[in-house]
Amino acid sequence: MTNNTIISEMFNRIADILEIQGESGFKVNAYRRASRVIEELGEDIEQRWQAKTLHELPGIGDALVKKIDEFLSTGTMKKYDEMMASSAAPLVDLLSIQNLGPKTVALMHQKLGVTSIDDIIRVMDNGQLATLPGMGDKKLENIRKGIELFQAGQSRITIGKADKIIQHVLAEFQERMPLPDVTPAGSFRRMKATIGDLDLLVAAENGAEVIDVFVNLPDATEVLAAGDTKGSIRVDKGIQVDLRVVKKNEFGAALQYFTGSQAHNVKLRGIARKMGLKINEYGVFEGERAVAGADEAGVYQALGLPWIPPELREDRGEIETAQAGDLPDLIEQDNIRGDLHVHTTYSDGHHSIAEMAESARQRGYQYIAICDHSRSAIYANGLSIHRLQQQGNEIDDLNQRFSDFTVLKGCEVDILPDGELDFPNDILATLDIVVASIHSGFTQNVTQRILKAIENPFVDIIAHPTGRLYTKRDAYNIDLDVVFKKAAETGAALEINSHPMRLDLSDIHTRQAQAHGVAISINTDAHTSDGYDYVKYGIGTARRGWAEAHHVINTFTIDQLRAWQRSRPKGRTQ
DNA sequence: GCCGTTTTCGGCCCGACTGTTTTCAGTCG
Repeated sequence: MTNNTIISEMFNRIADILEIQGESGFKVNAYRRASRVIEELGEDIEQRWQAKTLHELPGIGDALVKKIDEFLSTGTMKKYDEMMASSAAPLVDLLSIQNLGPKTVALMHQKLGVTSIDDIIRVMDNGQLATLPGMGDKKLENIRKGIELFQAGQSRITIGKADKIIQHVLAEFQERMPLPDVTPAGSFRRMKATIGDLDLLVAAENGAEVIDVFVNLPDATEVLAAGDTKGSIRVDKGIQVDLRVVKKNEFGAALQYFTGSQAHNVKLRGIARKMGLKINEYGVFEGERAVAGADEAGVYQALGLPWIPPELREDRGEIETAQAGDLPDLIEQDNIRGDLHVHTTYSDGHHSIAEMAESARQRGYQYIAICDHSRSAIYANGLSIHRLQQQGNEIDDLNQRFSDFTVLKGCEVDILPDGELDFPNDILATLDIVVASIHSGFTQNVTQRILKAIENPFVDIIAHPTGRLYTKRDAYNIDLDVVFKKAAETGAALEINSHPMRLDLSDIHTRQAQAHGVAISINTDAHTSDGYDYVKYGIGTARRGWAEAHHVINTFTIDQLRAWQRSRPKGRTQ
């Protein structure tokens, strides 16, 4: 774990405990904000500490600088230790249970000595919990449901899964109530890699009727709330979907509000307050008078800002950048001209080279690179040198058929546990594109192996650089900072792998890579022709990483791509 | 605990829904 992660988690834990202790919510929020800022910091906090620039970080004041300083110089933090020694400390895990907040947890602890889920179940079953003030049958039932959900292990889902769910719910809803203004909001609209719950927004006058249709959808396995303007259901596997209804002239304000992020919105509200305005989900108000609300751009305009793309709305400097008129011209899906990491039936893909090529061509692409696995990837039917050459011949034949499309000969070559590549250089030299990646030896010198691969002049792209698989596997222990420096030096590109379980590089890493001047390649790693669809998630991640089209090599034409290869400081031509 | 062209003290985003309440607290986002 990095120091950033450790300190971020310490602050968050302190916030949890303070909240249970009934401390001022503002103090609790101060710790939470600092925790988030440090977690998302695109650099090692130790560097800032040494440079004595910690206090420049938003939300980090004198008191927190002191605590960070204490931790980095001594390895401990007195405040944290005190908090962890308090009687409230064991209760923080209970906060993850839905319908159970700090007030209730503290009350159960004080009156009944509850410190664990088992304790809660015990006092629920023996009737003691019902004796507490404000504890009615329904509240007990909701807590019981919350515990069941928690024990089922429900947590965040990938954006790919969220996409499927939301499309299905939308289709069911539109079938029963076709309305023009229905749209997803929330972290899904911001294209976050993982989604906690889903938000939908509808413009309509008959709120209660809309909500009634929504909570009665076949997809709804449980109804959590049903009011006049807000409904909340649970669908498949416990995912919560909220729907809000607003009037048409409020739609922009509501879309802005429900897209978030919370941190972004809090900052906007602060700006509004200073301007003597008030902003909520119904509009921007000067006194009683609405000055904006129908469309989202108008809401930002009322605050003196240009419209900010949803993917940037994380309070990572986008508001200040917008105020300065410096927002990036973010990459769009239409900018993508090819895919540089595609599999076929030669290894573990499910479609032929011709099928993959034709599908890409129909999508308007100009090229793809066939990058099947190399010989050591036994699990994935990796190619021997002989089969790689056969494949090359097939690609040559296929290219004869196209005048407007190019199939590039490539390979996803394994970086072996000893740091060598799985094919010798004289073989790699016969290929148009070489993608290198780690598929084994996840704990062995990963950084050194990747550095060595980057130094090989034939390697154009490092695929899925951190190896993280959402909900299955953490990233390798890799020092990305030195990887970025080396990639900038040789001109090798790093991949944003668009598969929703990967999205690797992440948004934050993408922004960091860019800051180092590293080229990016947004690939799908498609194993079927449908796999190209995943590019939208890669694009979303790139946009969240503030990437513009010129940062991304597969926005280039085929000629520009080849020129890029020749221009690399330490690429194959030198 | 943070922060400051309204403040170095006194603010700190704002509202919906639920449940247990005769006017509001807790939770959530």
